[in-house]
Amino acid sequence: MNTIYKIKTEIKKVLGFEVDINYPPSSDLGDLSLALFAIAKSKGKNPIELAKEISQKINQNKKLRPIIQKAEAVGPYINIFLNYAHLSAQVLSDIKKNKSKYGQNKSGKKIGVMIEFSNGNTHKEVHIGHLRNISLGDAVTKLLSTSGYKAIPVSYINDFGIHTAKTLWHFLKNTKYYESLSDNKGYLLGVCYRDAVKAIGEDEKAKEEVSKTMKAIESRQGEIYKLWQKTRLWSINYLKEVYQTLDIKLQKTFYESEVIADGLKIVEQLIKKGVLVKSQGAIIADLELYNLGVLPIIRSDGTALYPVADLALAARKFKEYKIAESIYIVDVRQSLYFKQLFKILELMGYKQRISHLTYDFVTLPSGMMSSRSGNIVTYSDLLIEAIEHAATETKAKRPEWSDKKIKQVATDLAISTIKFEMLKVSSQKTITFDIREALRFEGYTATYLQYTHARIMSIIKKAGKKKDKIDYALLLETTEKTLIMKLAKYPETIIRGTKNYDPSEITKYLFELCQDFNDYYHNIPIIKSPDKIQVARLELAGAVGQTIKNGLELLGIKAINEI
RNA sequence: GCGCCCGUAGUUCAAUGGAUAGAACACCAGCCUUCUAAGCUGAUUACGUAGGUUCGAUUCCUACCGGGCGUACCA
Repeated sequence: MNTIYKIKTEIKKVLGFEVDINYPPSSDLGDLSLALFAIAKSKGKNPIELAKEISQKINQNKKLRPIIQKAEAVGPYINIFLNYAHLSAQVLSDIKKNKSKYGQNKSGKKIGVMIEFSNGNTHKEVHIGHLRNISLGDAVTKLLSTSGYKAIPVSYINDFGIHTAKTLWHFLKNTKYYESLSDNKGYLLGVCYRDAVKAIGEDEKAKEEVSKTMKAIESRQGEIYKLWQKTRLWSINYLKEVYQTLDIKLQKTFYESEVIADGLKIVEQLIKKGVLVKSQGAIIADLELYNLGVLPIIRSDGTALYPVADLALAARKFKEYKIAESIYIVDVRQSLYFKQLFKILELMGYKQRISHLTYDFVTLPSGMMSSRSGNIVTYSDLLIEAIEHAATETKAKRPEWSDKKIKQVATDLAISTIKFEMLKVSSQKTITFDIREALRFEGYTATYLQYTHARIMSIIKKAGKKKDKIDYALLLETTEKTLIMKLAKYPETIIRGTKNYDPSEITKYLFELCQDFNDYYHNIPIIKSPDKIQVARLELAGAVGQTIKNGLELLGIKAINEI
């Protein structure tokens, strides 16, 4: 149930015309507002006169009386004050009844949507750029699910590209060194890849050797292929570890090595159909006609390029899953590539909705990340630093806690922080990742939300169970009304976030909700208030706690009960 | 050259075409014998430039300036 939506619908029914009902810039002005410029124009009336007329109509309507206190004409605007006894009862009982389901809606009608994200590589490092992708993909999946879509999260791992040959070429030369580096074999392959890129540089002989290594892998037999198989599993297990730590669930992982053969068959068919052509020794898609330039598919030496696998992958998705929509979450630098790929899929006859959800990349204060220059912050390094930092802070604040408890809370805080930092910025913006800035624990951070949640849990625990009947009409303080209105807006925040595939709507909402609660907390006593009021206030606090928890869940963050 | 994205406070970011452009950080000054001070309260400072559309533009359009990215054998 969406209380605000219901109220807006009731008002519109009385008005008899369609109009956007918004919120006034300040709550002193009212709870809802209508701007009448457009309506007045279409009716040939003065908006100020019309505002007076309509506000009277609202005030005199008997049906609206239980939900609306009054409507006020202010210039060309109408400001509506809601009846809080009604609003509080509706919203708070809704939360109490639905708990973790509060805020959900069914607008998705169980439509199947596949979301591809976390397109990592084997034989390579996992860095903070991947973390933005993974956090975004997971949150978008959860947003779609909560809005009633059948969201299918999948990932596509490139285990068969030239990078695998680079890593293996270097690994073969320094096997003992790399095996001694760390117990984590997936991690050490990442280090090895970076070293390999540096070692190869512009060295022609090295490039030739890498090329030979690649051919050996592609032959799918012999010692190098066996090593590829073995090391591939190291990376895959490492990725599984990452997903487990970050609590990311994927329904399916596709691998390039498993689709490439099908891709080559598709390419052959497309050449026959004339969709792909030979040019300068290579096979290309000439998309100049659509203003999309040229996309190379097969190199002039006959080896496959990335689109070959992507074509086969798309075909498999549509064949094996019942989906109406397929979303690729890949950074903005590949926009043109995806436009080209989607055009080819369209020419192949696919009618499903296919879209590329872009986000800007993550850079460092020292500049763009690159394996070549070694300017890179890896997942493992960041996580270790984040946990250490969180543990130090927690230990300072809670000296009486056991090491085990500190470790647990620090890990949860570290992961919350990393995800939240990646999600709170609009996806169109580059994130300049400053590790000290990101690991901050004050202000607009995950820790602020977690702290507020833990504070609420602590109050509820301390208060104990109450038997009195709840009277929502006792919540009369201004700060209480602000909180109730905020809670009421949660369902439409989800709808907006889903529509725009934008988790930052949720981060922003949760931060504001917590600010409102902390303001309340500092001004109004909960446990020390008279019995009947205390019951209502505890109910309100509980509802805020539940909503924070639900919102964090959408962001892929586990709410912490005690920090 | 062409295409896409971004230019808002010292910094990092907000603002479905609507009322007084909001936060956070940093800085300074306060608030714990009282529900978790990882919190709260208070003060300073901003829409890149020039036009256009509109009753109304930070938001839409055009040009320019500044930054980033992409643009046939990387992914």
